Amino acid sequence: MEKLSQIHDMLSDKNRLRILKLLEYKPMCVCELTYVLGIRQPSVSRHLRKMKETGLIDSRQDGLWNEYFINRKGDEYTRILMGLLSGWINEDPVIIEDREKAEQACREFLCKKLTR
Amino acid sequence: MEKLSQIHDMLSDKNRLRILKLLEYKPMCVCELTYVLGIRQPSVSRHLRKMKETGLIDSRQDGLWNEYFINRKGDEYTRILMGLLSGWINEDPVIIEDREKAEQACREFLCKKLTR
DNA sequence: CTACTATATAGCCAACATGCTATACATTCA
DNA sequence: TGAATGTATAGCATGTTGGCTATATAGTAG
Repeated sequence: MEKLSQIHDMLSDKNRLRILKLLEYKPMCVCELTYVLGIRQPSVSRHLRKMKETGLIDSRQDGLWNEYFINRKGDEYTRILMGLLSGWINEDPVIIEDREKAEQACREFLCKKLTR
Repeated sequence: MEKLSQIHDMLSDKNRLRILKLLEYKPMCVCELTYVLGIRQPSVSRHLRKMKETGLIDSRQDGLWNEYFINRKGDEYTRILMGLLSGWINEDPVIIEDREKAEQACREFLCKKLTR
């Protein structure tokens, strides 16, 4: 029950939902996510840490960048709920706009400029 | 996104999960739920109100009693997530114990005695 | 090494959630 | 009608959350 409750908690925050819908689309680094979400970088980092701890996402270091991506090897709850999520809220205006912004987001230009 | 986030929020609280797993089993009134959960009646009532507002459950008046039950006519998110839930955490010790307690819970005897 | 920069962490604060008690409301029955 | 009783609501206290700023950490490049 604890685990299931934790996963639902992760999925109950709108910014975390936005992050997951973005990562569904492509792996992204912190500065790109920060740019798209429009909140401060430490807030993004904290969301990411929580979701990683809960097993929803994972990360891989790429030089200075830290790239986050959906964890496809999570437990059953996670895999099923994330699977459902991928078919949901794709028409939400916020999600659509986020993805458009993510298209433009090029980390080489973003960083140094927009995240601080 | 708002709605989905709300539903996940409802599913992220352990006492609400317990209530849902109990109602899955059979409709129950507030005093029975209060007895099984072991928290105070007003706390139970508030959980129930929230879940009803979100569309997860519904209620029907039965004399003095107010009987709550799973709402089978919710939106797509709700129906699917509740459907999944019914196959999950059935082996959880807390859920098993709750259901055993619910078996014994007879509202005619419970009320007057245990809820206040 | 030093400067730079992407990310993580620490710590603050305001909002919210959830337990509680006290009390109001609503229904039933003598 | 008035007492009893099941449930709802109001209001309080405490803990958690999620934003923020400031700062530490870690990797890269000159």
